[in-house]
Amino acid sequence: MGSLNDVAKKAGVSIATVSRVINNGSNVNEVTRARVLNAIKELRYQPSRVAKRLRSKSVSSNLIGVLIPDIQNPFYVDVLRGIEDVTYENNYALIMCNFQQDEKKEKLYLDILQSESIDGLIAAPAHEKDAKVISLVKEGLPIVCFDRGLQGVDVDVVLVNNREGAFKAVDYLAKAGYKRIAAISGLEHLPSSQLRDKGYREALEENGLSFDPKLIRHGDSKHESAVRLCDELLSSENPPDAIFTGNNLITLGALETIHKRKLKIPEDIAIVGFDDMYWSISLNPPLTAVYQPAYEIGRRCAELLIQRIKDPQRPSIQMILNTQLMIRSSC
Amino acid sequence: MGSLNDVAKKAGVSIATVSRVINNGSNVNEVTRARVLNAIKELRYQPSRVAKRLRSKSVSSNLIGVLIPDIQNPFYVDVLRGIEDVTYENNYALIMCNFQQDEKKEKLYLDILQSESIDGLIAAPAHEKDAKVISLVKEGLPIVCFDRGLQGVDVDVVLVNNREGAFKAVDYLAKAGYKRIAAISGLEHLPSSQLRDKGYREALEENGLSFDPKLIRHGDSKHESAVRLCDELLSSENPPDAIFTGNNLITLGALETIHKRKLKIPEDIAIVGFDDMYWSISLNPPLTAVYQPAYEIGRRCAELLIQRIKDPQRPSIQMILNTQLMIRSSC
DNA sequence: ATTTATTTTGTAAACGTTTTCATTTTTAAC
DNA sequence: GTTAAAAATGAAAACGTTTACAAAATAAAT
Repeated sequence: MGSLNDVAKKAGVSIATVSRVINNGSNVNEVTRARVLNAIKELRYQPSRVAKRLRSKSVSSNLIGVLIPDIQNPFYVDVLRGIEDVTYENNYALIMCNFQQDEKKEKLYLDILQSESIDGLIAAPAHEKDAKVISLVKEGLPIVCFDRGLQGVDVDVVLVNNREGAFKAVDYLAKAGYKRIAAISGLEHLPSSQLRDKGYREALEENGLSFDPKLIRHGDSKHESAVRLCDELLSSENPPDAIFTGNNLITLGALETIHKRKLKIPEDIAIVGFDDMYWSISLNPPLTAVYQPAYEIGRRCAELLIQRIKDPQRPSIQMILNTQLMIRSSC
Repeated sequence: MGSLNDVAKKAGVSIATVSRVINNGSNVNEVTRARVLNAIKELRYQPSRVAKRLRSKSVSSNLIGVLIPDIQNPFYVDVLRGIEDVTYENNYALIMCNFQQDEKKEKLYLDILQSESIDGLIAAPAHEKDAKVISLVKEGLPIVCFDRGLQGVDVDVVLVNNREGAFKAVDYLAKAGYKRIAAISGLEHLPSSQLRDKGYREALEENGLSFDPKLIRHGDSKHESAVRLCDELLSSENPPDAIFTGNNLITLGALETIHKRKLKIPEDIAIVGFDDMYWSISLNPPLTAVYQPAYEIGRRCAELLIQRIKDPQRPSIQMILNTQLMIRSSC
């Protein structure tokens, strides 16, 4: 890989001139510019982003980090797609870290990101008191959080109306006549889980159904635990007639259990899930689900972050997007 | 962020000594080491990976790139997970680029990766003659390809037995008595598509079924085109009684069309897909599919790459993993 | 107590940029 | 043909590391 120096030699000018040609282009003679441009082309020169970033932080080094809890969850993938489209348009490179809901891994990745001198970070932190992310905010790194906020610090956040989304789902179940509505929820410490739980309880109340603590179970937000929890629910002495599942992986886990038991949906057991997928229609049966505008969330995050990188002082924003209940035939 | 210099000052030693403490640790007095370690802790010092990488390429800078054609395809996500687990174990950071089957985007990302001085690259190139990837190989960047090879260069490749996988699927359909077996295939120029097509044709032949060019359609390997192509197939004057779909997104697209038309699977139309998903059992009906060991592919790629980074001279390897037909009830 | 070997430490260059400042060249003004 | 102003260029420092080499301090050997 050639360097500025090589180009400079080839063009018979100093590296400063080459740098000027590449960057602003101000104050450089047309004929030398042509010579330099030519040398660049001949050597197929590409500036080193590493050197650039070392020399002057956040001046066109254009690197932003993304921290994601679970890359196998299509929701986060869609968010990522949204982020990516915006960063691509704006000429940022992306370094993506997936911590698999593992806090140790998260810490490591954050250290790496910091050490890579990223210009900014889009993150769904492990939880609201995530010390490392909070300290990064305090150190002045531009950050946008999504899916989960951060306690006690001033930071941009993009969220979905979790409570309302869950409410709509469970309310729909209740109005459809289901009496014993269970919930398989995600990691209990996550704000999103808590809010979805809240929506669940409010919908029960609203419809005059009593809350039975035995009917709500908390797992790790992933497929396997949902398989097990659904099994427990269905095995209990007084099983539910409907289940509200806290995210898409949980939904798939619950479906797996239901199908293994050869139960009919919705006759034997109804189900509504948080998180819609474009192939929900191809599930057995077509799934009724709460749609979160994941791609949109990603776009918004990226936009907010780029704004903040450009203007670190601008007041922080909390953005709440709405969900939508996609009614199909699983209840 | 503190630098070596800050630590050195605080500990009252030179930066060289600090560097020694951090890295090899050889030849440094116990008491100074303690002093330095202390200063590091107090200042919460973190070495800059950027500076490190600039100074000495591929010496513990530990950054590898991953180039993926479609992050929304669960297959690639699973591969990514495999890669990630190995790189995490080996202390590499990952920079992931998703080019969405867009060659322009791919080129840009490859330039960025090169410019970020990555130590190595794991890629599923846009096609076999991918000029940019080939030139990177020639420049000596350690590379491992998966899903698709590279024409005319010596490079490590991890593949799946595509021909055989497709053969097994279509053979199963034929043996089950289906006579007009269609195929919805992916991008025609991709080696994986070509090999799957080949398996499809061989299985027809093997079972004495004639090949009808009208029954094989090529799309862009994604969901939307499959919706359309499946529709075309089903609308044709002499429609198929079974469909073999070339990857998981195509399968989901085809299922969408079939369900929209309220056709019964497998009575009205049977279907077997390439790519299994853990929730295939929850589809309507439970899907018969060709399983590719995606996670394993990822792990292998990462292992091969790390080996190559350590030993650039070692002869290149082509690794072919086997597929497995998961029989459920869609045919 | 001197010499020699060994361990420990420091100095300075290098990686590839950007950018300030000084210098040279060109242009304009008289 | 001077001089002043403007434009173009270059030299060098800086970013934060690693590392070759030199130097100093310590230990060992005589």
